[in-house]
Amino acid sequence: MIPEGQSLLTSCLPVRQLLARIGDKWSVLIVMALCDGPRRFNEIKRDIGTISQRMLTLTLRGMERDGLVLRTVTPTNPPRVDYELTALGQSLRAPLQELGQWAIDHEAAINLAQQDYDLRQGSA
Amino acid sequence: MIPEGQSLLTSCLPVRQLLARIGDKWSVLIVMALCDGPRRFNEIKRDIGTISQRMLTLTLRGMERDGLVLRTVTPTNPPRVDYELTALGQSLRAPLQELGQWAIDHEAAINLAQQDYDLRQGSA
DNA sequence: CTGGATCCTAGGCGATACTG
DNA sequence: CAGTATCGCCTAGGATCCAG
Repeated sequence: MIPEGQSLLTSCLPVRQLLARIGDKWSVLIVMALCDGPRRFNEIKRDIGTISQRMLTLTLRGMERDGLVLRTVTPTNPPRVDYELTALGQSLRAPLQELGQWAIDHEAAINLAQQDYDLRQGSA
Repeated sequence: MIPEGQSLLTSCLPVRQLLARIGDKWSVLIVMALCDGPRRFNEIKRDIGTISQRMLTLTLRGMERDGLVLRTVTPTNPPRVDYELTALGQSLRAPLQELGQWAIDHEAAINLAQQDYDLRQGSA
């Protein structure tokens, strides 16, 4: 399963780095918010609803740095800033969708397992 | 893209819950460590190498509660405890593999984007 | 060998106030 | 409108020691 001469750590490095990026609280929501085209800062904020101004800024910056998001400033007054997914960001949607499908397919099983586990703990 | 009458928050809930589970620092490594069959506590610890005893215990507990991992105790002296992926845990490997492939395929592009971004920051 | 209990620190994140 | 700056909380996670 793991290539010869490779440790678990190095062979999983790409996945782990990716999860370090999009495994946070907001990145996935931003990808989804942008999947229908460019949106302005406050539009995204309203769409997500519970994200703080600070975290929206920080997360967008990070995704811009990773090349997932493109930021376009129109220096009007007041200023207008649009965000959109790059080709790279768009390509993330597929594997993310897979993961989402798995989550939906097995949500019930997971909840059941948790109830089982918690019951056994309570009785122990 | 998003079903009518659904918010971004609710439509992404399954993915976000899943990421809350496996988006942490160690879960993916544990899945990989167990993909060739049952392993003992300290074997996993050695395989991963940099995980603390505490986090291995905690992460395994969490995955056991979620039904991803099965824990089997053999009450010898000293005790022997084996961990293995359940069917549910095995089924996670496919979408995880997809994600890993995406990460590998686009690793270079991401690094390039970061360098670009950092350069533009430095010159600004 | 397996893991619990405790202490400690870095960092994620929210709330709020301020700026161009 | 789109941020930046500052504060403070809370939790993830490491180190260490103890126990069955």
